[in-house]
Amino acid sequence: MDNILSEEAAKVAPKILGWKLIRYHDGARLVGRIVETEAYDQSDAASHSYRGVTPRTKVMFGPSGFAYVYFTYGMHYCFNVVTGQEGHGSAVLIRALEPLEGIDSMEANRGRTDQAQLTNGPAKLCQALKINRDFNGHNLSKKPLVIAPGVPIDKAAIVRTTRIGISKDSHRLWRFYIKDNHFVSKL
DNA sequence: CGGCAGATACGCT
DNA sequence: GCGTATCTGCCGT
Repeated sequence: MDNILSEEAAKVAPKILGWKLIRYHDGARLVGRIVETEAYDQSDAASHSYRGVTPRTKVMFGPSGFAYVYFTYGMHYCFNVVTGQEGHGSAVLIRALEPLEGIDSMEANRGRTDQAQLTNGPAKLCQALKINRDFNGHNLSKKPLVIAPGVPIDKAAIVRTTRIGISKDSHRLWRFYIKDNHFVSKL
């Protein structure tokens, strides 16, 4: 899997659809299947790494397979998987999960029970899995937060579109999601 | 159900 | 200061 994550973000993003994110918390195991991703690269003005290394962005320039978690809009966390070679600033934003295990805990963490709204957005899934800034720089091959390969998604079942919520370089087709999946954040 | 405003901290100019 | 890789509730249709 390290081979895959060390590729460029735009290649990694579709490949990790179907992979699992596993969170161990309070004796529970919370598992979600990755159903929506976006690529960000230092060559792209929409990326935090575009301006180079800063205290915030330095993990994006580190080795692949680590977590880049940032805080935004004064109240939300977003979770990324660092990709590419060390020294190159890139990552894949995980935008949505399909809840598989520990759904009760996710509901408690989110403070709501409608399953379709549990993890269908980058900040929502962080809330559901209790991912916060403490996970910035965390090695994703270790508990309590692990990313694991799953069943690869057939290319014909992957939709490629523009990214959400950005104003620069918004023409790039760097958002990927599993076609017809019920837990994608937005069509 | 679609559109919009408000919440609210922080990194960077 | 300003803009933000967002979410929610509230409004009108």
